[in-house]
Amino acid sequence: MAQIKDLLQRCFLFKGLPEKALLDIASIGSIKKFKPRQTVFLEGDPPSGFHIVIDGSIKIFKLSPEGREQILHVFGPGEPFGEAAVFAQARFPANATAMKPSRTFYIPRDAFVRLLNQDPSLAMNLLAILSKRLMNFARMIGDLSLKEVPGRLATYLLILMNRQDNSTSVTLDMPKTQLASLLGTIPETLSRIFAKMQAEKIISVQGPKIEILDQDALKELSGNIFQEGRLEIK
Amino acid sequence: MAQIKDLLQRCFLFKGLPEKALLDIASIGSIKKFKPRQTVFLEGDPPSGFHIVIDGSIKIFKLSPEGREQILHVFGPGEPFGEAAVFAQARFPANATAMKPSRTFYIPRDAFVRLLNQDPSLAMNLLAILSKRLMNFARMIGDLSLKEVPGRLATYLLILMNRQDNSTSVTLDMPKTQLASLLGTIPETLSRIFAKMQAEKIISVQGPKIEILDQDALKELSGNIFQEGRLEIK
DNA sequence: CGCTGCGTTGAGCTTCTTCAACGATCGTGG
DNA sequence: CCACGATCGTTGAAGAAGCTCAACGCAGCG
Repeated sequence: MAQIKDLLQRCFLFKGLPEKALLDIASIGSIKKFKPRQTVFLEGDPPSGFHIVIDGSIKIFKLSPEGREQILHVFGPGEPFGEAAVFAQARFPANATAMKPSRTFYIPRDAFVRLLNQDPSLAMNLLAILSKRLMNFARMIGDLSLKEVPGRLATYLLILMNRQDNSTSVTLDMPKTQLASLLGTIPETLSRIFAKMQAEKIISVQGPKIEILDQDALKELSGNIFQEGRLEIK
Repeated sequence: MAQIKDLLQRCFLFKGLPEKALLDIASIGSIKKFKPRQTVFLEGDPPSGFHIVIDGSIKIFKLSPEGREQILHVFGPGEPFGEAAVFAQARFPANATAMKPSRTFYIPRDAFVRLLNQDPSLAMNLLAILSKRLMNFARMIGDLSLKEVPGRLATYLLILMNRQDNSTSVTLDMPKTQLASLLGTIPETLSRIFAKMQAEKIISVQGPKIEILDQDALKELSGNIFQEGRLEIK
């Protein structure tokens, strides 16, 4: 119980909450375990609560009737998911499955709503989280519609670089097949583009390790969003 | 001032707020007028506040370096926009311009945050709004990535039909050029698809008026999301 | 009247997907 | 321990979807 409290304490969602509230939450929720590829919920399911990732990673994705997959988001430790459906009082708009062995902390709907009314800072944290997510989706829609795959990959690599300490050597945080799905394309296309970028000496690929050789070329492809110091993704 | 209060009262955002709070807000904000095509804010601008549409309509959109446009959202009377950037403490992720002669009620950032802390129901309303918007974006990402243009158009027509009293005769709420931009394509392509659907006797087009002749065909194209039971995937 | 924005159509081309095949890796059950 | 299946990644060839470019009709409006 105390461990759970510590866990919750490290989540942005609960920042600024009093000890008592955290213990409350810890006692209300429960831990769930998922094997890789195990589904957490399906599109259309009615949400009875939401999850916070403890460890592992959970992908949120849509499927086309033909079975193609578009990843909307990949959540890691400390991040909540499924909350939006709770507040919108709607069904889950997408599927969620574990990408690795994962554990989540599950919080039932009603209990959480009760807490929300008691603790204003919880609502404020939630507003910030949803807003950031909304802005991330806005970027994604723009990318999907306005950029070609090389541009989306370039953007992704730059974001990754940013997350990984700005090193010119980055490591993909998921299999290339999944990355394809996140970028709105298929593994074959992604593979060809990796090959092309390598041929053009923009990057160098060794398995999941990517050396960034020509950062400017990436920025160019990505549409200069990193050019003017208005980087603020995630 | 009293008129403004009445206006605010009709917004979902302020549902459940006491009179006093509404008058407060009314006194804090100001009315802004926009001519068609006039810009409200640009991508990258720092948000000093947000707007609520009084009348007219405002489109939120992204531009590619080559100048192609992707509409993210069109907001009508009573709807707030630009709030997400306020809470995410980030710059506007997209542009906003008026599509018709429009007026908005502008609320400065700080004043609103103050109100937010006072009135819990305001935060809850906001959570509901952001959540719905998030789910809408999720749908949009899926559509853009997983459906071809005819499928997206079909989905749009079904949504429109739903909004317009389920009549089989619907009226487009924006020029076809703008619709193309909302559906993630260009006017030429949209025009061809309208023509094709008409040839196939699925719809009949007279200017902005669309007769829906074969609803089932639309549902089929749209991926069955409107079919009673929900989509089944294995 | 001429301008401007909207809508449509045609021709050619680019990008991406589909389909197929194949090599590599890895975990597991026989 | 090895063989097998599953997943992952790559490559080639062909085809489809949609974009670009260009031209033109049409309506509204100063």
